[in-house]
Amino acid sequence: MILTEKFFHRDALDVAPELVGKIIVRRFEDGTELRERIAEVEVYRGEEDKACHASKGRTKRTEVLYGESGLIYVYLCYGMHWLMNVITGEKEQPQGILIRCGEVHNGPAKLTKYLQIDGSFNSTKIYGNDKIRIEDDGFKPEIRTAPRVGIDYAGEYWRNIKWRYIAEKR
DNA sequence: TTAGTGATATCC
DNA sequence: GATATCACTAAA
Repeated sequence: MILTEKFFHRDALDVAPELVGKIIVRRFEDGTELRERIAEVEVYRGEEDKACHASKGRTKRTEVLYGESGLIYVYLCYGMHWLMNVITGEKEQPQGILIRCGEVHNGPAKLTKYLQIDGSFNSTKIYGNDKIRIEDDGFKPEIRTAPRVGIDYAGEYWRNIKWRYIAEKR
């Protein structure tokens, strides 16, 4: 089953634990497909979240975060790494879920590199196109939570909040 | 632990 | 126009 707007049109904190275990499918023009199961995600939610890019308000860069659910937010980090988020929740409400790693490729930039996702995907939809989609094959991993990574600048509260969702290994 | 890398935001 | 910052990775 392919996930559409309905799946993402809920609060990021409700979507995130369900997104873990789903499969990203990347389709190329020659018909080949790459598949990778999502093993870890992080929630960035609201202007009050100091770690969220939208915490500094609405700008050209963060505009997509305020957009409709099911959009992809891709941005370049440290000049060489593309990071991929999926937008969730209501329009005008900045929230997104960072795809942090897959079962095979650990690390958000490794995943986008493998799936060949770059800035051209920014502000496009994760459903209803022939390049990228997310599938549900019914697999439901056990989830544990942990603080988010790489946001030491966000202050003690936001640094420690457990908005990282990880598929438990067995 | 540190270098590499460039878009973005924020300050002149 | 200039500068500081950054949701990372690979190499050492």
